[in-house]
Amino acid sequence: MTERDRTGPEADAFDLGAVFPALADRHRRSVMTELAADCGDSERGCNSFDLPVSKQTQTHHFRVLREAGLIDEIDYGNRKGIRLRRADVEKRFPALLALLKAEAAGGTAPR
Amino acid sequence: MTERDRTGPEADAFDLGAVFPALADRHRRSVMTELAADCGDSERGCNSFDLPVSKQTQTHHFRVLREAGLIDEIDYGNRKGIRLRRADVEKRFPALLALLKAEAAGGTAPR
DNA sequence: CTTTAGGTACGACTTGAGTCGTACCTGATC
DNA sequence: GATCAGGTACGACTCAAGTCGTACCTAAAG
Repeated sequence: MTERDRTGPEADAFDLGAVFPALADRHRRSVMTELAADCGDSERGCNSFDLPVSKQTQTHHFRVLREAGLIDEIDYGNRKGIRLRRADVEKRFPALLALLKAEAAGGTAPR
Repeated sequence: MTERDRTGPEADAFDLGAVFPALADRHRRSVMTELAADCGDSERGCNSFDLPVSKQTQTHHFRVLREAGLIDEIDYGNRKGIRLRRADVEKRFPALLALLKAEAAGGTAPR
């Protein structure tokens, strides 16, 4: 169960009860917006998102995103990689990523 | 501004920063799921949703949905009608309603 | 006019989520 | 081995959000 926890739930186990709360937070949504905009599923470092919170809080946010099934966290021990689960997300919620990209483009003033 | 407040924001003023938190709540999402499933934009009564909360709380939830631009509240004085803003929502978030319908169909166990 | 049902306004309570401080772990570098 | 940077675990704090109690408003029915 340890390895599976690191990679999040299966694609068919996605639950809107987890996805919507995950995307309700401003910081997590900004992470997903960035990931959605990067068309290559390139792996990114945790601190490449420039979140204005402490690293403990970042750990918390990335965990929420992982448990919602939106990202994978690749553990290198003293380093961590973040990768969008684009295929799974697109399969389950076809327009979700487009939605997030629209936010970045539309520029609706962030509260 | 009074009448506009009753009918929610314009379609182009939709903000994901309001939509996602609105749908993060279990009760509000169940309301939206029911509305999405009803293909005719029929007006529904407030208590036709059978929410397990007091009427004060229902007032609160419907307000949040209205302020997010997802529904209209028609005020009859001592009675109130709820109507999904299907056209506006579809225009801005094409697959959002399909997403909610999927939750009802997929039957992902509600927490 | 009185009563009644549905809805709202305001305020208070309570739970949950976001946040950080401290301590500890891991792997790389010296 | 010692040091250091990145990440995690645990706990505590704080604030927002969901909830309800009381009081008041509105329109319809008697």
